[in-house]
Amino acid sequence: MSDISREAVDRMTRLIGDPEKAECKVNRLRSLTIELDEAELESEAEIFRALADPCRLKILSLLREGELCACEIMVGVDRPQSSTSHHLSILRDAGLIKERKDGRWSRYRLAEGAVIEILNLVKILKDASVEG
Amino acid sequence: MSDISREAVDRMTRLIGDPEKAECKVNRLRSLTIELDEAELESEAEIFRALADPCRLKILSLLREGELCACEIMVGVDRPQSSTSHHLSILRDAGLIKERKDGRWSRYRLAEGAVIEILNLVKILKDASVEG
DNA sequence: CATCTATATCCATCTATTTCGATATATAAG
DNA sequence: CTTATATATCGAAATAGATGGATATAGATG
Repeated sequence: MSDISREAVDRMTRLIGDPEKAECKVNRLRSLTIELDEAELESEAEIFRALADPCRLKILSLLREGELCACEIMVGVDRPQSSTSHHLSILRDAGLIKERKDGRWSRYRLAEGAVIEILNLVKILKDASVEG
Repeated sequence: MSDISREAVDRMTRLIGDPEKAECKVNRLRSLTIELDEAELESEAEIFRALADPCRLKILSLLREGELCACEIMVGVDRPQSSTSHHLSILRDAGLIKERKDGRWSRYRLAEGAVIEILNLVKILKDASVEG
């Protein structure tokens, strides 16, 4: 049992009163997160990390137009070539965009699936939290 | 006109041939991102940054149970108090959770709206990209 | 007012990420 | 084989983020 766990039971006992119920509550709270797969959480976090950059959001927005090559994207986002390439690799590794090699060009497009829906939902969430 | 812009027109000219059409294409690509509001992109990125951490994803998962105080959340995620508090403030500032002061307790709950839907969509996206 | 306790903030350290020039790789073409 | 060009990768500096112990704040209670 970790130090935090020991402290946890103390805290819960103070909060609830009955030490037995307290330990029960600690166990219930713990079980909620212990069920979660760490690797799965990490790969979900990776997707959000990929989305957590204004330049990469710009790239995704550009790709709503359809497939573009790296060089066109570089123009669209107005960044140096190496930066653009780096951002593209992060989006690709996270599974948000797909790459297709075509001669000396790398052509990128949005991954099938939920990418656009996520972007739309975040817009909704943001607007709601600005109002509230 | 920035260095990148100048280089951009050169690149597009090589890509397309006709310099006039090239400049036109550069302008069209640029217009797609210039329309985007930098501040808006930044606040969307902030939401994604807040989601981009396994511990914070755990917290959101815990809060699907309903309102919890900081001390219960600390137990659930098994982290020191200062870390937990820090993560909570990031989620709060991003508008993903709401805080309610109740005596010496701070009680947190999921913000109304799209939080859960976003988490669900990311799960779908992740599963799709694992298959593909 | 003194004490207890839940939470927030401070601070220093560590680690991860961004940035972009320079360089490498790879494809096309002469 | 040489040159040109699209893209990726490297490397080093700058910035941002996480972590957790120590301390401050603030409400509750005696």
